[in-house]
Amino acid sequence: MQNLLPIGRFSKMTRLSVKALRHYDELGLLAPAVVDPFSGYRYYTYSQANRAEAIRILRGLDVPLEDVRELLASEDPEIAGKLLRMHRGRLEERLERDRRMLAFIERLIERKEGVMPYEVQVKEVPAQDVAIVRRRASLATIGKEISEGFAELGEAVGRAGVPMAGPPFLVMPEVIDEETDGDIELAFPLAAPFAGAGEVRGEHVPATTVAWTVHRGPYDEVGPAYHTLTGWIQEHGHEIAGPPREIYLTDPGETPDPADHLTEIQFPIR
Amino acid sequence: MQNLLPIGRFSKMTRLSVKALRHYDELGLLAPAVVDPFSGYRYYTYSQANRAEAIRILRGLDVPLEDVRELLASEDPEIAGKLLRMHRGRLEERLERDRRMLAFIERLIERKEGVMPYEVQVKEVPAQDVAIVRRRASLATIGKEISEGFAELGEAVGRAGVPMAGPPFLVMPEVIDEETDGDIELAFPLAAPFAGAGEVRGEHVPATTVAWTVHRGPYDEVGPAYHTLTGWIQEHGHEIAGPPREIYLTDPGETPDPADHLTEIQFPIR
DNA sequence: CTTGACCCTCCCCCCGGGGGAGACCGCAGG
DNA sequence: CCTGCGGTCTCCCCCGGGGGGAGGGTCAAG
Repeated sequence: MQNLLPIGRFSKMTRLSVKALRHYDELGLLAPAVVDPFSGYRYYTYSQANRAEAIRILRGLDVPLEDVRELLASEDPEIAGKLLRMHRGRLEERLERDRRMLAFIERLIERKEGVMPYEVQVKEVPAQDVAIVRRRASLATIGKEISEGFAELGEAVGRAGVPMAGPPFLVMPEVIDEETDGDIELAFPLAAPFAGAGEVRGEHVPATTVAWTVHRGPYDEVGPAYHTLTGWIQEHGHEIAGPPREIYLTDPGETPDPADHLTEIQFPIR
Repeated sequence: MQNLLPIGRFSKMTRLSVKALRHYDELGLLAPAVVDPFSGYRYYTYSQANRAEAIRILRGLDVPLEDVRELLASEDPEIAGKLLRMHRGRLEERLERDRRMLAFIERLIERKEGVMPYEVQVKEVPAQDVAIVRRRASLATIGKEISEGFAELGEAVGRAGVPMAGPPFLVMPEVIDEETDGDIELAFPLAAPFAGAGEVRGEHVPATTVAWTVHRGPYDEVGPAYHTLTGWIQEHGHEIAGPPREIYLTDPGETPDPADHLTEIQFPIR
């Protein structure tokens, strides 16, 4: 029974691959007790197997090698605990993310039509009286701005006693993306002209020709509807003649399930 | 409003990074509609944004690019569904694995002593009468072999009416690892000599000097105890003089929690 | 014409090793 | 002493999905 193990035997003992052991040597994470200076052969002692075992267990938990090094170097169980808790945090995040992805993919499988078949049509939107409020929004705050804006509109229009003449809509004159925020306009179609009040102004919107389609489902999956419309417009030789509108056909109060929400998207065209 | 978008604007529209878009082009997954042959500039159409969006969503679900390609290429929703279900399987596996790792790391955090401080001692084990049965086991079957073997021993010894004189133990004369199986010997210490019956033989085991330690916890975490022992023996100038023994100090029937199981490990030394 | 914002290709990098080529090394048997 | 043969060495490329940056061309507006 020799007291030094070549890498192959040590590999079997510790159930770490030879490649992994050489890698750990290179990183200085688990250097062999002896390296023959002539042949370069690595030789390990039995007592190194514990460290190897610890590495194997931690790697089995997906702890990064850098953390493994620190964990094994830290005498203080305080520090080790902190590192482990940090890793627990990482695992929990991944778990949560995987759960969300799983739920999402279930939905994708459920409604098999992976890409929704949007039907694009052209129509005339008649002129109408509207109440409009303008707000500045970023991608992060847009949801809040929309609901606040509609509340403000409802209040102003209600006080003025002007009846509504259709579902509320939104006009997006500027592109809003990750890093640029922009103005949005929220509007209520009205049965009669509205004078305006505070931030809310009344306006008469002229008739326009639009290309439109309807998106059924949660609002944050509305992207493809936009792309389909802009693509359709381009391919059919039209030209975009103004900012797009979103018309919220369903009232979230009446239709609580986001999967049944209907949003009409319109692009004015020439 | 031009009908062709350079890569930067397309990137913002689709929320895919420029690097990613170039990568997808290279893979033929999303080739720009036009590439200027002189400048090499990539230009995309609006209608390509839908495909880009689909890619972004699928990548957000960690679907490999190869699968994304097939998913988008497959006209048949049957095939797409199969691919999605396959990916769901992958996600479920990862979820399960993460759950197990999380549970494990909770245990590691709980008992802070990340590496158990094994105390190694030397003692004389007196000669004793034992009943022994030999079995062949691989790493996969060893658990079953052990419990079956002990049942066989118990039956034989019980029929012979010889009282037991200590906790049962195991002798491991051969190294058993992933790909090699080997023999194990299961033994009951007895208060009197035993004649043997069937596969079970009686034996008188001579006294030996052993280095020993006790492992507290689940049996499959016993590895470090072995490594500590072999390392200790080597470092203290002793030599291993025979196959190691495991003595099962706790009865799993009485102590159901694996965390409280006690296993003594002995190595005969010279 | 200049400037600044875009865009190009090419190369290296991340992580944790796996696979393999081509060349030594060590130990056993004849 | 030679010959195998299996173990081991270094070196290099590979995986996925891009990110970071160098060095240089291009586009559009003032």
